[in-house]
Amino acid sequence: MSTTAKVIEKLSKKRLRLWLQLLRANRATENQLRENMRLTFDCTLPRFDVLSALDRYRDGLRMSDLSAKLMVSNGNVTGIVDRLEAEGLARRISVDGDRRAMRVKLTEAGIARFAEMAAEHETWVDTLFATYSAAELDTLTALLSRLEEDKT
Amino acid sequence: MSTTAKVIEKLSKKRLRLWLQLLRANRATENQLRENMRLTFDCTLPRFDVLSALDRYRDGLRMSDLSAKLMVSNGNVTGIVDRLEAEGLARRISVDGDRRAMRVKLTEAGIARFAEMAAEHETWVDTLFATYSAAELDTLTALLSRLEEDKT
DNA sequence: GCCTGAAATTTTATACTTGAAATAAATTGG
DNA sequence: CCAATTTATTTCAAGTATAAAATTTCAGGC
Repeated sequence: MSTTAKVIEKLSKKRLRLWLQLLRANRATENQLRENMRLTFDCTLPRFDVLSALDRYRDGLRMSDLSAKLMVSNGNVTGIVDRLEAEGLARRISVDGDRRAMRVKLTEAGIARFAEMAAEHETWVDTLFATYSAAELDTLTALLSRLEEDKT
Repeated sequence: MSTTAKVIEKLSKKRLRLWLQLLRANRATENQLRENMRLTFDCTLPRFDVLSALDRYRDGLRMSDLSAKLMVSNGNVTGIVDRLEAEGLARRISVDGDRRAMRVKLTEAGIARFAEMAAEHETWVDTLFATYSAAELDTLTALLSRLEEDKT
């Protein structure tokens, strides 16, 4: 085998190794956060994610904006918002000028509930990511941000 | 606010930012791979993950080893292995000496099928992670591996 | 041998997730 | 204007995921 081929093969292996490591890191973190969220607030991660997005956009978000931001399917968001509405944490408001669309907003209860959860959540993340220095955090964040581009 | 408090606050923000970025990177990658896997092989990611683990351990794996390696629940693996068995790609073999346990192995068809998928999968990963140099791949892998430790 | 507790797996209930189909409303080109 | 297309959302079926309960088996002490 040529030297060039060997280098390409090695790169390929490194890429695969990184992908598996990324998967493991994500799973380990999610598993911890899920358990904390369940035990402390009787809440799931998907619900927390939706609340988090809605908290950031207090004017509300269209269903499709929500699913785009969370990178999940439309049908998925429908179900989660249904449950959040049933819990009184969010509500759908019709958009005037477009009767197809729905704007989802946090209720007052939703805002308050999210505030409690976010505070605790931050301490959990602090613990889970305590291993990294400020410089390492920046490095990782910058490197990972390169993966978001559309490869279609 | 004191200088120390500000630094802590900043670190906390950086950690949160990293976690969100990690989540996005993982989701973007999984979404791409899922679509490729579905269109090319009519296969899901969880099935591919199980096949991958079984291919690595040709002697077979206990159900609980499988769920530990994949970092998912036992019940989850039961369902996926059920479907892989139905497709003729894997089979359960009773472990002699312990009638509670089951060893899951790839069938010949499973080995062959996985080989095809793995080859394509590698090219997809090559594309998705093409943005990184060898050094960056190593850096990222090393940094991410620190997240796996148990924080209980 | 029998009992107690631990271990391996499955089952169950509930929730999440996707892709595709369905619905309904807006937009556009002729 | 109006048929055709596109857009926003929901519905649906199938699959994935968890936590907790249930089964079955094992292992140790008595």
